[in-house]
Amino acid sequence: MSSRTGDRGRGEEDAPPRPPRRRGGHPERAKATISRVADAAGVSRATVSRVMNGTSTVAPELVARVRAAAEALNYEPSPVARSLALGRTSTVSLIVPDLANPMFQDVLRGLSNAAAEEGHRLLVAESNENAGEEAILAVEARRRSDGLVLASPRVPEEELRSLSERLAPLVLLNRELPGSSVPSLSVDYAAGIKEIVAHLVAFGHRHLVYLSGPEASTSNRDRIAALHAAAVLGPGFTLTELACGATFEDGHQAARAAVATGATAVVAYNDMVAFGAMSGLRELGLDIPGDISITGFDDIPFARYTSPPLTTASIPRNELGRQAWGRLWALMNGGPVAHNVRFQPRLLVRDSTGPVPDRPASGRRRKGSA
Amino acid sequence: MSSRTGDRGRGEEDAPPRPPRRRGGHPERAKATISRVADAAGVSRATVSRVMNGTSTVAPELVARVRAAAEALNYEPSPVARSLALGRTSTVSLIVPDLANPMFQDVLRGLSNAAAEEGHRLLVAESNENAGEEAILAVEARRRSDGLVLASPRVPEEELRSLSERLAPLVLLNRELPGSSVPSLSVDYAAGIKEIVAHLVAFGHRHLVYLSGPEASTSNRDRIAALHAAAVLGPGFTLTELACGATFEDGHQAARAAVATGATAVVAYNDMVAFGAMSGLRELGLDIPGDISITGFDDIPFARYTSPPLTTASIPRNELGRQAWGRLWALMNGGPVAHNVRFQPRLLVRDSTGPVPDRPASGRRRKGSA
DNA sequence: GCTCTGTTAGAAACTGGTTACTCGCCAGCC
DNA sequence: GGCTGGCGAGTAACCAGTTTCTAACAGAGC
Repeated sequence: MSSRTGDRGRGEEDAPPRPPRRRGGHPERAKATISRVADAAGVSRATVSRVMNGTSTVAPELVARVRAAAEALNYEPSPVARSLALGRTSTVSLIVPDLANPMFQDVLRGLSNAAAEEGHRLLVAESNENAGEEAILAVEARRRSDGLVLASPRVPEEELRSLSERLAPLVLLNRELPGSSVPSLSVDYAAGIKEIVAHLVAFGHRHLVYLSGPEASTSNRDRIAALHAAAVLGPGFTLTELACGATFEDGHQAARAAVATGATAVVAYNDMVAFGAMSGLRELGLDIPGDISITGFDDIPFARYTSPPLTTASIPRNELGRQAWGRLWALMNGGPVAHNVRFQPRLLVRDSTGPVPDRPASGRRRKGSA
Repeated sequence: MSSRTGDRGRGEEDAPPRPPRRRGGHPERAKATISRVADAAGVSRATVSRVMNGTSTVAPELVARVRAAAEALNYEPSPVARSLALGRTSTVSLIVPDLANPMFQDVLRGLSNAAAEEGHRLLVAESNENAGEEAILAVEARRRSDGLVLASPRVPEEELRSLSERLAPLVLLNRELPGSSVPSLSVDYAAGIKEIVAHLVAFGHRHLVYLSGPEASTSNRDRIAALHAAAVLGPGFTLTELACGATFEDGHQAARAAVATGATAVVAYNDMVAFGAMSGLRELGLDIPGDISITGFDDIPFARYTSPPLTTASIPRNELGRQAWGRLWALMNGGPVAHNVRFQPRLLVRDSTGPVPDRPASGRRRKGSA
């Protein structure tokens, strides 16, 4: 009485009954498939599918039989097969340059949470600040999912532009692609830097040193441009730029060189660099902000808990992730996509900045050999 | 001259030539499929597949034709279709209770990096410390991938045990499943706590307050057990347990209550709680470690950069992720799986702990109204 | 009672790949 | 010269679902 659908046995008597090859490996549990359930319930695969998806109307009795069979076999539809048939994976991808950076960790979290609310999963990949790898990863990750978020991509503009079509639906974070229709969420780093500089200038600082971020970071270029713009404004204003990086260690190593510039205030690429520099400055016997002021960027959670708490510009990291999801979701549904947004950083004045010291902070003062 | 394989057109003249329905939505780019490439190169799909995978030998001339066609069409095999056909996704999943916790962020990073080295991607999900959600997520995530890592799962033992078969290949972090064959990597929290207590006792502390972690955390239970074991050893030794949590805020809020216990040292569930508590204690006018000592657990990157730097127990977070991959990889390949490991935390004595103060640290001292 | 219509569920095509079989062809050997 | 062996490539089954098309059947209307 089996209503076995004919797709499988290619003639049950004339063909050699080649033993069913098992795929999985592992124990002998025959994995429940839709065919097995259909057989058990005495219906066709189509009907099982309809019951599982609640689409179309199926006679109550059949529904019951199918549900019972599914239950008994512990059946759960294969997401992979559904993905193929439906042409969507219910997954989106995120690519970040550096998973160790709290900024990206929070973006990840925001995106993951927002996507989860809509029943989507998140695939994560790290490009290790490597533009070449990033491009490859992006294409691959995109094909495994329904959409892609590129956070602070390091890919050159030209390449990004030519890639953008293959990557759609695509959302960019901290990177704009002028003239394209790719939605972009970014932080107005220039505005943040301007506020930071104004704050330092108000404290009397005239010589700033900037601990620069990764070469390929466009947001680093934004910061530098804003600093230079500020530099030409004031009379007797000096700006020194120091190649640094994006990590604790980078900041820590740059401390000595920063002091050597004679600057009275350090503007760090981000909070992590600022922490590293702060630690290095203290090891050199300097008091913060007594001898030298320092600012960060991002307002990562730890910024308010260090001592002194760090003066920094706050950006809505989590919100960047959430809104990235919003844009992606809109794109995926062909709906209207909200226009680009530039989040305005909020200056948080804490205790790592203060008035310029009376005498230049070039030597060690407090600790160490007096 | 097309060697069109017959699987598609069900008779090219007798059937109504139903227009090919387009799926994707988006622009008019006909997505390159293996069939299209096969047609363009004038070979069968099988041959294209063989060329793409480099398996079996194909005549050089055909290889060239196929490569050229693939190039021209910008063809890239569909990972989803390959996953279905091959029965593997080249993806593994990680489920963590809380993405905001640096501990899990580092595990994520270690796992992601290690998996990437073997060409695998990572699917991430967060259970929000919710055991029910965790179980559902685990099953779903597992089905989308080839293996699963459960970090500090909050699922009750009974349920985890019954689920473990469906989740295999499965690796547990910070959770053991006695009697099962599920590999487990954990941290010997008890040993770490023992070291911390010994360190504090050596400084003369006799009254400790423990800021307790999440209810469902088994590693929290391990810590508590170790504390109690230590408590019965010493004479005149007092241990107070305070329900707290796992976050900054939890620690911050617990500061006042911690001081009220009259303890001379605070043992925090983890570094984040310790930071929160430190911040709160300072707001109460207390000097650390002058008035009160405090310890953390995990040695997250910031621990050495706060001031005072935090005395804590270091655990190899990244390594947990990497080794989890190692176990998973072994399981997936049916190879022998290395035995379970309990990482021994390393006590890092920094400046947040010191000798017990002469008089009890119950009031404000340094700052505030003198 | 017969036709028309609407509902239900099965058959089969389809998603885009991989791979076990098989067949044709050419070289080597007896 | 015929048989065999090996190699290369096409055929078709298969992965596990979804969905269009269609056949069967029941009820309504004439």
